[in-house]
Amino acid sequence: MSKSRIEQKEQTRRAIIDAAISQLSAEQSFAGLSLREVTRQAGIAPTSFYRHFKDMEELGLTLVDECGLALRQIMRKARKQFEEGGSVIITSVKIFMEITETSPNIFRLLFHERSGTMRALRTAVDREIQYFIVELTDYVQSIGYDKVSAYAQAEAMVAIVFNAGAELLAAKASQRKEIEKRAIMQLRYIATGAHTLHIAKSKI
Amino acid sequence: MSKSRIEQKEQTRRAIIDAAISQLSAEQSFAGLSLREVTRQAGIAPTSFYRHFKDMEELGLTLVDECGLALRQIMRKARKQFEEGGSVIITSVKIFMEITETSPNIFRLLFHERSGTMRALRTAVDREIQYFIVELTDYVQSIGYDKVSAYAQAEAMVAIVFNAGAELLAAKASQRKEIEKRAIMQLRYIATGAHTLHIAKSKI
DNA sequence: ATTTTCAGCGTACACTTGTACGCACAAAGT
DNA sequence: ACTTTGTGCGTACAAGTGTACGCTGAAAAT
Repeated sequence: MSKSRIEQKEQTRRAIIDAAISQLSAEQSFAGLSLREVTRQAGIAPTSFYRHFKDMEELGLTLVDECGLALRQIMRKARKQFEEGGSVIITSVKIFMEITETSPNIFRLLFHERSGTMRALRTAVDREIQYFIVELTDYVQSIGYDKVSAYAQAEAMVAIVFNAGAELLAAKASQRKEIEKRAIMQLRYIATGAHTLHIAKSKI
Repeated sequence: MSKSRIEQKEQTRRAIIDAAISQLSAEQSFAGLSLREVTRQAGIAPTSFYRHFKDMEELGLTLVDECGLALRQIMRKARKQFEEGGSVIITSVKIFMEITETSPNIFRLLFHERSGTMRALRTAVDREIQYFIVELTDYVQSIGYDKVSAYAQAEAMVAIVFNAGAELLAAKASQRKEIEKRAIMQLRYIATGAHTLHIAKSKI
């Protein structure tokens, strides 16, 4: 019944992480968390925090990693669904919407810290988003676009999707469908716009 | 030589506002400001703060208003330049770039607080952005698009421009031109995409 | 069986924070 | 000339912060 030491340690480590995530909200960004409050909710003494993390920043980086993991799982899911013959645009958006419902706090972290105050977190978030963009760029390039155009498209699309995601976090359930529709429409604009300009260019 | 009372009051009020703005940076969002530090820099006693603002939130709203003013001046400038025969896309982007260089801190406020922790600030920022979107929607609608499509285009464009703006804040001078070019390209995608789809739709 | 390791605790300290209260003193109002 | 008004100041306090230090007790290593 008793746990081994490493099991025990991992358990309270998770308790800290979970406490931190649960305290994130629209009203509290990571920078607003306090070590004491996190440890209080995790059920340990404030000073015990240091047995697991050097400081709050290190915890923050761990959280961002966690988000990155979630994001990459989404991406894999999207790619799978796409290879089975779905539209890239629609599946991507739908899956993105899904997570904002499922675990809004993890998602919020990404939003807050992208323009947040801690440099390490900002760059970490940027890296995750960049991962997204690069992945999409590769795909677009494989369809026949040049690198520059592909990147522009990918970046624009990610910006649109994230923008929609931010709207979703604040929206009521009744507005959700509408936001989703609009995001899809916007992505279509970009895709067909790039297509049209591509055709026009190759005609010359 | 001595100032009238209202002049004096306005002067220290500005000192507070300026101190607050100057303390905003990539490393410190508004929520991270402390009343004491602001007053310290403004050169007044902490408690004197209350002679001008009910609390920090009220100061925050004042700052957002200040940003809104700046934004609207930009918009007017863009409209003017556009009526003299410039491209909407290019002039808008250029002017937007201009301000991120001129007064990055004011602009940063918009970014941080859009996904910030204080609800009042968030809604205030949203209102300013919405103003932008509506203005653009009207224009797009006047070209012959229906309301829904016009709004989708406008929102997408604003998202792109703001995204570029955020990139600019972190970018070195050497990358600036590239970011600007890309943003313009992305806006073009949206515009021609909407156009192409519009044509296709009306043919049916 | 003995020793080592180390997660977790409690105490303690030095800070910073917001703000309540009352006084001073110059400008505005009479 | 006298009174009112109100900005600004200094003091004071309670609450919250991060973290240094030394101890405990059980698991792991010997």
